[in-house]
Amino acid sequence: MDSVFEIIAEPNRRAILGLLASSEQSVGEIERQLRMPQPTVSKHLRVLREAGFVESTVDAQRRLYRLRPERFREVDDWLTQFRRFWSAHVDALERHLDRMDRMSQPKPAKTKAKKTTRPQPRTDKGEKK
Amino acid sequence: MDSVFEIIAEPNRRAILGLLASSEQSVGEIERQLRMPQPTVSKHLRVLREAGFVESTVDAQRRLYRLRPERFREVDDWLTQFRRFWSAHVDALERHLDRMDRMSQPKPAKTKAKKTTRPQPRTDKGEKK
DNA sequence: TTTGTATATACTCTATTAGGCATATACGTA
DNA sequence: TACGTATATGCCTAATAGAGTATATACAAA
Repeated sequence: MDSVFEIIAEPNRRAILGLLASSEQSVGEIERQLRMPQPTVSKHLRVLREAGFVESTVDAQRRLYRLRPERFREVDDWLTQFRRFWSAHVDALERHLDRMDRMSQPKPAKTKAKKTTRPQPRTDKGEKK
Repeated sequence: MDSVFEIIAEPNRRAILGLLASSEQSVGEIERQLRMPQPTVSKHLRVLREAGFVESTVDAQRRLYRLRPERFREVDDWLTQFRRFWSAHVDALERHLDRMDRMSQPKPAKTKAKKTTRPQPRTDKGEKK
């Protein structure tokens, strides 16, 4: 179980990540909020930690877990090749944009994209349902 | 195996989706390009089809498969809650933007985002590594 | 030191899944 | 009709992951 995708395929792990998205949490806090047996939480946290999704620091007997951003990017990068298919590109873009804007520093000049070879639009040659 | 994430967790399925991202393909074409036994391809296509990632139309004995965008969005939507953690927001945004721009119709006026309640930044209270 | 709390880990069991192979089905063509 | 091609499906097996339970470890407080 190594790929980013396998890691986030597990629902409990996504739940944990979701929790950590709001703020860092100890194992016990996760355990209680998600009503999950402690060993289950610890095991999933181990997977997440080894996969680079979270990191932990020690606080007495407790371990405080928080998110690390990098791996999420990989998912986003993978999605990139499919964004062209979303019907309401612009809407999606705007949502994305606005969301980011909430935290943006004054934006540097917009670097214009180097035109990528565009895969030809489907020919639909044989289409006869 | 129902969730979007479980579907894309399988490497061969991601490979198939990747292929279809460039253009629609028949089962045989996928089989050859990915050097994958035909039953394997068909089975994965079935999973992808039933999950709504692809759709097919009949062309004589062949089946032509192509992407459907909707499910990919779900992944993107899930990612949303984590975007705030990406360090170089703006860069990511710009890349996203430029990529989309390649196909955008003249853009409608930018709708400004309704400010969402922002989860308080991590307090780092117990931090003592 | 003993006890309690917080977390990690080892072990076992079970369910799920992907692959391989054989075969069925559908369509076209001779 | 018989045959070839394209695709789907059924059956079996092996591998793996997650849950449950028990236990180990680390720290703190009495």
